[in-house]
Amino acid sequence: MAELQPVRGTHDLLPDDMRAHRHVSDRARDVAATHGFDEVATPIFEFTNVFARTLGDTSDVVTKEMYTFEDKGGDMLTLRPENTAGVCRAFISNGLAQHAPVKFFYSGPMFRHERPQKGRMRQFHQIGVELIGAPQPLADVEVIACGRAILEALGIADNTVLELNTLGDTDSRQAYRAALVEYFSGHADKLSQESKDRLERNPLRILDSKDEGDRKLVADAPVFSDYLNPESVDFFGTVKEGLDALGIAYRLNTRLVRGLDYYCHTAFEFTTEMLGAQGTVMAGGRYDGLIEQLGGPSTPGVGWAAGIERLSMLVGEQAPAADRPVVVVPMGDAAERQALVSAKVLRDAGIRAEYAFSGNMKKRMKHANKVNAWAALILGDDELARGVAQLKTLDDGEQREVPLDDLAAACHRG
RNA sequence: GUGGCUGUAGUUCAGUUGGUUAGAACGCCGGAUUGUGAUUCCGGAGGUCGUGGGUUCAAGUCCCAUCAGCCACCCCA
Repeated sequence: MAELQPVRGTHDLLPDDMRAHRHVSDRARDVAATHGFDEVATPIFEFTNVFARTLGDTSDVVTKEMYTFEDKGGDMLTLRPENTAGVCRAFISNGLAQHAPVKFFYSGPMFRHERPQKGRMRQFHQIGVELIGAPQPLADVEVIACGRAILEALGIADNTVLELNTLGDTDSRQAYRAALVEYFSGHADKLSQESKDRLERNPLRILDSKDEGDRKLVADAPVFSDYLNPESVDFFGTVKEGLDALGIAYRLNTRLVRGLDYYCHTAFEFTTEMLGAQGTVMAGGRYDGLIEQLGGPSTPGVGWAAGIERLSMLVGEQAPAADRPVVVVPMGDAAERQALVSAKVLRDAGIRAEYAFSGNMKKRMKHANKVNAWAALILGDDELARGVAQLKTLDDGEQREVPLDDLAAACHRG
């Protein structure tokens, strides 16, 4: 294991990356707030059971992707692979049922032991929202609308498509699942090896297989809509009407399935063609059974999560650049002392200010240029004696005298 | 977990059929006389060629292993 190398699938966020991340999470937080979602933070690790009991023991996440370890007290802990389970655990732990419905926004790191590739890391970052305690289909609409508004605020909504499906309620899903298993079992010899495994673990997944032989079988497979009971059909209908009312376009995709067991009714994904194989940018759905499975009171929920790295890639160059500073350039001992004070005055006024304290004048100006300053504030003995400084704007090279006792006003850009 | 491609200065890359002191660009550092940057000119530093083995008189160039990156499958954000 090479030292001085980041752990596989992790990466450092240097200032440019960090700024892009902050841009995404800050905009998302603001937009979520306008939709009534308040930010929460839950621990990045939980007892392993929190995930094992909610994600389903056949899911890939639980069977092979969790970072699980035993702590010194002998407890089995897991670095969170996603945050819905953690937020629901917090909902139960804090007795929030009495405040339901609650609306939460979160942002933070997640961990999955997967093979890294484009848009997929072992430590990655997600933002997400959860609306817990609202059984109404309009809650689904609100959650989707919030997600869509965030994509719009980031300027990337046009690069994505909302795919929508319903998994029905428990009865519908189980009936359909049984029908699927019966159908595919009859053709098991023609299924790909992967789909044979899926037949055991998650038969709905076969519908989305990329294998050509599978696809032929899928073409004649039972259709979900035939198994949806009236309640489920009504629920989905209301969701679609809500989206229509908001002018949110969507594409129905009956093959859109969820790998995690707790989903029911609405399932949706905002996808893009611009990120290679990892096209899902924001994904979510309804999870009415989850909180009960965790041992809490039967409580419905709906939410989504989105990968900050993937969103950042879509945002690309549109992310804002760093603030350009004013660089204070003193020449002489007395000026250096004055420079400390002048920089503080600027900083107190909310202006980004730096010093150039080393080398001759030329070096200092060079430094100002290197840190992308928009102006240099030059302070020499002359100026000091007269209570002024030279403010040189670096883009046009123009220089003018400004009074030291009114620096902040003189150094505002514009 | 499976498969394909890749790994040479801080960065992006070049390195001919294996053959002497491994190159470029950009970046970095220094200089072109006095208190003015980014443009120009001159100079300099910086690489045990991912790592470990092997073949050979000789390996950055060939072979094996290992680590890492990229891409795809699986799955997902």
